Amino acid sequence: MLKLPLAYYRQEDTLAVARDLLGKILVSNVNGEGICSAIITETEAYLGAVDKASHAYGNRRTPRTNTMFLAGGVAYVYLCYGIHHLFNIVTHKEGIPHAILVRAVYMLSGHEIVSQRTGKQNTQLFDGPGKLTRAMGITTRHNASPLTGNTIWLEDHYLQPQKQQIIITARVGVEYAGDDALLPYRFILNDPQRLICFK
DNA sequence: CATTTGATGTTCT
DNA sequence: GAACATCAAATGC
Repeated sequence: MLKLPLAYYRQEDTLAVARDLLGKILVSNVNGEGICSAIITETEAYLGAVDKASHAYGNRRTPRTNTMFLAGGVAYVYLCYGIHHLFNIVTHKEGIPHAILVRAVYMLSGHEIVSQRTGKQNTQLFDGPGKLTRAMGITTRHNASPLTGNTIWLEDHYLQPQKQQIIITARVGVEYAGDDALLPYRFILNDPQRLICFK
């Protein structure tokens, strides 16, 4: 039940962090609506300046991408297709615009409030980056907010994925990125309910 | 089933 | 004015 410390997010191997995030716990308590928590089951790494799929490709600085240049440990939330709030975790040190998109979660607690937010009865799996933000109450209001506070944060419950539970593929929806669209930067965790707890 | 389409708003050219 | 790290509902087999 350890809240991930700032040092975790400031690691410089963003691909390794994206893989390591599988099995970590995403927790939110927004607007005092109550706590909900979920296992992270899918991530995508975006490697900033050298990654054509990244908003910050070529170190592009705009009002939006500024968040990615902050030091690791903050949220990068932006609106996609006018409807969906997408939640990213900023990594690496200040000035290096790396980020990790969270694409799917497996809900552990807070089913009641999640059911209210989404209008669904089945609140176990949220596969899709726009779905999980809706379930957890994350919006662009949380852009640039720290992941070490008491609104949105991550915890380590010592759930260790087996190697065969992890699938690595190309990223989704980034065809515009040319050859970089083929890079194996997407990490998927199978059978999250079968994770074994070390410790 | 698979495929298409409509919703929707912010950013950047 | 086009593009966009998407989703759910509608349409076409």
